[in-house]
Amino acid sequence: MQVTIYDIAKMANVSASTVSRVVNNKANVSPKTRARILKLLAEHNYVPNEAARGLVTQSSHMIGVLITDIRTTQHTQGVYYIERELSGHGYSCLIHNTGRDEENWVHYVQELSQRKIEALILMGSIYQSDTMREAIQLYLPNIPVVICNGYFNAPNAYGIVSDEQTGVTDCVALLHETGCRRPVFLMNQSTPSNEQKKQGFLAGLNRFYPEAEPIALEIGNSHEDIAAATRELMERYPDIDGIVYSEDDLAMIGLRVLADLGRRVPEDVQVIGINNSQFSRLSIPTLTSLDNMLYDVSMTAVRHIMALLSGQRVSKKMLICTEIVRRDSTLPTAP
Amino acid sequence: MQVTIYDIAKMANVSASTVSRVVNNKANVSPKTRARILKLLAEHNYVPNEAARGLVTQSSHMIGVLITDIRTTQHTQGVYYIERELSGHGYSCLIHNTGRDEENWVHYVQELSQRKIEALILMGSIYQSDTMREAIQLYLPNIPVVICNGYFNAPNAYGIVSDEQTGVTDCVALLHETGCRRPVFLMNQSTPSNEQKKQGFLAGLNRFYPEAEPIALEIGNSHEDIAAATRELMERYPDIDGIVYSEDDLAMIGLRVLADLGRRVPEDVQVIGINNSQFSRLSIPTLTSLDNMLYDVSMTAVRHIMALLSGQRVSKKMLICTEIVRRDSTLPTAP
DNA sequence: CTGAAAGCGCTTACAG
DNA sequence: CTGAAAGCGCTTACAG
Repeated sequence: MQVTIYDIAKMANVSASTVSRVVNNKANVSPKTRARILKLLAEHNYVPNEAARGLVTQSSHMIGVLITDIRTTQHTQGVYYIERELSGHGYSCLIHNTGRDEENWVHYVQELSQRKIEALILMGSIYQSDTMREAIQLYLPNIPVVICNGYFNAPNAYGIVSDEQTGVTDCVALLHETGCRRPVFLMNQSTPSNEQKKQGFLAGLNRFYPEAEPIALEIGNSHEDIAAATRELMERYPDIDGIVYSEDDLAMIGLRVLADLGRRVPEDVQVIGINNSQFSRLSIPTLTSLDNMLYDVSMTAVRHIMALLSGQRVSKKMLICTEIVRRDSTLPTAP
Repeated sequence: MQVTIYDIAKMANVSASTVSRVVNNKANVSPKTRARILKLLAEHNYVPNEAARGLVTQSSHMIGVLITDIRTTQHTQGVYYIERELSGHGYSCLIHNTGRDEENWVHYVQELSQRKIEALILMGSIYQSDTMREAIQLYLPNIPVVICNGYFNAPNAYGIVSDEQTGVTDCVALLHETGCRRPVFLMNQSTPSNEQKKQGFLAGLNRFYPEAEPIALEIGNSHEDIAAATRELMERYPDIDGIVYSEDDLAMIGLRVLADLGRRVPEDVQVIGINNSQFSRLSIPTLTSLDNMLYDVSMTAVRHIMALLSGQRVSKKMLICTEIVRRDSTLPTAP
């Protein structure tokens, strides 16, 4: 069906070895035969079979990417940059949405192992789990595994982590500076990343609001859950005047609810999100957000992989600093 | 390095053929030897090499997905559903962000051809182009190619198209019903899909506003371009009281600009977006949007592929009806 | 029920 | 500069 190296060899009256040499642009082929073969190759639209090639060279030029849900705003971007970058280096990405259910993860790791991927990228702190670590040790013990925003201890694992904990403490400091009396923290699901943010919030409270009753809640993932939780919270504690949400997406929903409740942002309630997503510029009012540098995390992941694949060493764990981007959902600092 | 079928065969004192039979769960193996081999397989964490397997079975179980930019809100979702569904059927996705520049597309098609993908999904009307059609005919003439929201005529090409043209005409009808005097249409880039929307808008104008000066503009892709275009338009034609944006994302920016200009939505200006994205529920006010059924388009694409791969026939081109979801950015219909 | 053999499409020493 | 041969890890008739 497909034209092979042997077909071309026959037409050119040479051996397959010679054709292989010109396909791979190697030396030791006379200019005339090279030209003749090149012409044939082009005429017949020859395309080498990567599977066959990989079988002998023991390389697939494929890299696995695991993500719970590519629709998650902060991860879509990461996947985009990773794919573009890797593609530029001649690699293809095998991307799987694994869901949050750990049971299913092993299946995907095994599947990627069958395909002989050369490296694995895990997108999200959620993969910082024993299930995943064990699956890796079982099925992919010999290739580099890079975790974006997470880390676990395995000989072939590397972590690049955004320092969200310190970042959220900084958010509390900002609220304090701008006159907020009673800040709270609302997060969707419990992931290692969200727990870090929560710790950062509690540390901030401890430092700037030593006598405050700490309120840090897990409020679910659906639009309805988040809206309801915000509404109930504001009704129960009407004096709340600062909310840090674990993600911009939640904060967007929060802004809507506050508008519906007639609470002005930032005059009555200040709001801070996390991710510095594109939507933080679009909300009304625009959203102050903690930039957790996910772009840098992704890019570093790619750089690590390229380095490891070429035999270099890279640090096992790396921490990237965050930065608050101030917009209209928080008050200016008192002079 | 990796344990092969031959290693297992040696340990079990059988031939590779027999091991292959139990790996593939085929008949003609005595229960005792099967059990013995199964045990060995498990103990050694045997994982078959898909490349080797594919080489002989002439199948890769991989499907290519081409998209200009996975971050585009309406496409992220499509990719998500496609990957999940295909994965459930035992296929892996090779996803590439090709960018909008046609020159680079051929490269990706060739790359996918090397990997011997069994089908190709093109996400977005932009691929409805001669460049792509020719690349397909050259490098992938024998596998099913399904275009989401586009179509071109090739023996192996199938299109699933959202009837956005009629949908936008319906949007104009809605504006007419709700008392809008002067509607305009703003789109970002010129893609076949956007041109269809524009045609739908012009048809609507022609029908409901026969004497209106038709204003349908291409206003660029960046946040700044879109904001500036909306601002200038409102200053130049202050009597505009209805805007249809080619995507919800643009409409979100539009809402911000209108708020900044002190124009009330929907009282002063009605706004309609397209895609019915998650953000249409989050904006202030919530956004009336044309649901172009991209979920159905994606799902149909997968179903088509599965059908074609199992030898069934499917229609070459399919049209899916759209639906307006009314929210707070348009006025209620006068009784 | 089992194994020897050929072959999928390629690359890579090795010999000439 | 060129080709014959072996081998990558698997499956699949075929013979027994």
